[in-house]
Amino acid sequence: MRREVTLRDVAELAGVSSRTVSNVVNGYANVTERTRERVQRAVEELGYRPNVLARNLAQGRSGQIAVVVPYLDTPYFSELLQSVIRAARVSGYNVLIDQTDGDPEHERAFIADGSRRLLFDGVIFSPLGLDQQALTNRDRRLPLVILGERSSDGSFDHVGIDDVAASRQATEHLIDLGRQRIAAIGDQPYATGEAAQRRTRGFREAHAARGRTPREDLIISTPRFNRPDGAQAMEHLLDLAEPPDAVFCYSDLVALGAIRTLLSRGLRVPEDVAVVGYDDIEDGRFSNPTITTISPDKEMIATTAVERLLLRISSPTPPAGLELRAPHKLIIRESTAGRSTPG
Amino acid sequence: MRREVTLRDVAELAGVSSRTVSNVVNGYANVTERTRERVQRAVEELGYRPNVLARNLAQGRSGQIAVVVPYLDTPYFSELLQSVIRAARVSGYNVLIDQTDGDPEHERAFIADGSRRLLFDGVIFSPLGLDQQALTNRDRRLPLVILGERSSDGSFDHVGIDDVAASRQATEHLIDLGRQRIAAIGDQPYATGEAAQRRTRGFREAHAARGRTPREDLIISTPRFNRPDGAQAMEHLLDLAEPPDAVFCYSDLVALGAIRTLLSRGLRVPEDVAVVGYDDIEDGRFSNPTITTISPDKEMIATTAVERLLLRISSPTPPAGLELRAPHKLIIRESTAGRSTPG
DNA sequence: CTACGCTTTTGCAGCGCTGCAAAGCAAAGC
DNA sequence: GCTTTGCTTTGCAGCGCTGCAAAAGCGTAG
Repeated sequence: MRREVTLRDVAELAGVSSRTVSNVVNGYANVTERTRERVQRAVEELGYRPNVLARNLAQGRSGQIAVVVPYLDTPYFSELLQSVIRAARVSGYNVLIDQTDGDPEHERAFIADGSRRLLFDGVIFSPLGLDQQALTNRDRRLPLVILGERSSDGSFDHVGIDDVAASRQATEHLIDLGRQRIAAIGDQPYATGEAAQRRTRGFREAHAARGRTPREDLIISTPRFNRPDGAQAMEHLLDLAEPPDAVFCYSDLVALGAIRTLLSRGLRVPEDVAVVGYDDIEDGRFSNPTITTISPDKEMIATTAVERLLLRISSPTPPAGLELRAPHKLIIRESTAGRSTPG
Repeated sequence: MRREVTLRDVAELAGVSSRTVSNVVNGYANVTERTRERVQRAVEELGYRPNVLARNLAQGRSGQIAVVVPYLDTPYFSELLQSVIRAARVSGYNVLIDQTDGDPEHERAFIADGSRRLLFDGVIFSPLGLDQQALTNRDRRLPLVILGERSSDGSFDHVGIDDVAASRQATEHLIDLGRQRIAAIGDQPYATGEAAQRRTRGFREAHAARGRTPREDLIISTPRFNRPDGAQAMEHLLDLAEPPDAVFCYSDLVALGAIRTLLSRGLRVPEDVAVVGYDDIEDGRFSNPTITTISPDKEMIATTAVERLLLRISSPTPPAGLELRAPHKLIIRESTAGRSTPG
């Protein structure tokens, strides 16, 4: 395998200094048209390609940002990621993706271990079970933007929707439909379940706002927010003496799992049990029935996150950590409203 | 911001040469226990972290591999990616993900533009609309493994399932169910639609094998393999004078879209129309009805691809390009078999 | 006591690029 | 004609690490 073509090779052929070649290649100003052309020709003749590694080292930056998510195959994250990649690309950044499998240890390692720090100029992090302390003790030199449920300690930005309000809205929708026994699937009453707990809080607030008391036995915990979790939780609920007539699910996947159980038990959605989901993933727009859901503005979350991160990267003094709220809305579909055009 | 701690700083504090520190940090053999300890202490005291960029440059490798897929939010790809990331991580590789949006131009650029070459040691590429020529003209120095439908020209490996056989199997299943008018959704009768065309070939072969002739007007082309494509194609099929009583969909997403249309038109699946999908994504296991599908062994595809890529990376002389077939199977679910436990 | 062989440590060069500051040069001003 | 000004180009050092080969240390054999 022949040696790589370097700047110096090009410089020699073009009869200029290697620094000038660098200037041309990087499109710096103040290069004569004549010189530029000559260099260009040499570049093409030799098939020169800049060595990104060397450039990174010399510049002390990598032109990459990392996005860390728990699971890639969770539609919410993959949809979000897609938007992040697009937004980053516009600014000339590559995106390195890391999947933590929701393992708090892995998450902590990623934040704490600065050795990979130089591989990317900043990180967009969507933690699942990360404790606040790990965030606070991290290497502050790495620009960070957090997605999801977490409040900023001032050293990073946080982008998310108002989960409590959104959950309250979803629950109120069920109450206003006249449902009497409303269940919630997805609580996680332990340290790393902050996200879930906010949704439970909204669920409770909705009941309080309508002068109701939630039935505690209808609040079901699940280890994750996946289809099987929803399916299993629903099984449990249907086995109760007084099963629910409505369910607020903490993700659309949970809702899809729950609906699957309901239908296979011969129940009708929404006639027998109304279902609300969360995330507005594409599945929910094509499922049978389609799913009423909380729709966070993913596009805005992604672009805001990238924008703030790039600001942090380019800023010599770290900007104050901001709490950024993206908008959300309740989208009503068949799983609560029924089929509009009855087949 | 203070200067980074370097190997030399550690060396000075520990009273050894920087090369020795490097040896310790990298766990090289032949370091006295005494020396190792002294260095370790200095490392900890200064909070030294190796500079990955510098290491990469010195070693001429990056320890990263890239995976290029058309869409991240397509479950098939995100499920596959997840397996690839896991497999790569086991071997100490990071995964850089790039999304082409299925844009042939973007795909070509990725392959042709060697400038990013050094950012990663190899590429696993799942092309959509890439012509064979771009593959052949590429920079051969970059180790490459292709996923999906493509045949190797000997300069890279190709991992995929036997699409023709799988499609034939899916279609034969529908024929054997006694269906008379079997449609196919997802053909792409143009240069970049190789993948789709193999499925169409299998579809035809199945008919031939059973002494049937496929109805040409029931073979529907779609621009992509998404839910909306399936929904729309199904609309079209149902508007025909003689609509189909079975559909072979070229992806599970297409199947989900098609089923959505069927149900909202008041038709029953599978009683009125049986549906087979392709990919075995999780959605299809929880949808209503669940989807009969071709299940490629994604885990094996991922681990094989990573394994072959790492072999290419570490091999001084490029190994011959292999055609690697992963197994697949037909999984029969409700969309053709009906509900086993009628609700 | 010297020689030898083995393990451990070192010094140096250099990966390929860019930052910096100085040098070169042409046009403009006195 | 000589200096000033402003644009181009250059040379050099160095980013922080590792490969290489030589040097040093050390125990054992002759």
